[in-house]
Amino acid sequence: MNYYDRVFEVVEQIPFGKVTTYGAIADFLALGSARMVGWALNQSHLMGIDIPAHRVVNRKGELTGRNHFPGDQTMAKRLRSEGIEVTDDTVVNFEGHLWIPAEHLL
DNA sequence: GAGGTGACGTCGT
DNA sequence: GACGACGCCACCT
Repeated sequence: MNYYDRVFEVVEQIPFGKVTTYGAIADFLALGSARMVGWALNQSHLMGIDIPAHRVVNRKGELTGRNHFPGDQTMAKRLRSEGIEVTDDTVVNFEGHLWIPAEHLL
């Protein structure tokens, strides 16, 4: 079980209409670095694994990973379709939509 | 083996 | 509060 497989597991557990941060996942999995999460998601993208990576944002709620999705607004569109308001590549009421893995997963 | 890179985060100015 | 520098650690030259 590679660490990025566990990252995929966590991301798949994010409920509809919720978002989480790289840091929260890194802390939950004790990766030691939030960059690992982003890198794992990048791998998932390259590996063709379908996970809701659009629900993972940085600590400010910014869609920093949008450049890795096809198109410019793909990430924002998917979030809006889930009832999450996105303005200027940033999740509105980010803390209200925030979902912490450590508080919901074992 | 050394150096550079990256979907980040924290601390110091 | 905004910006820059550093730390982080797996992976790729």
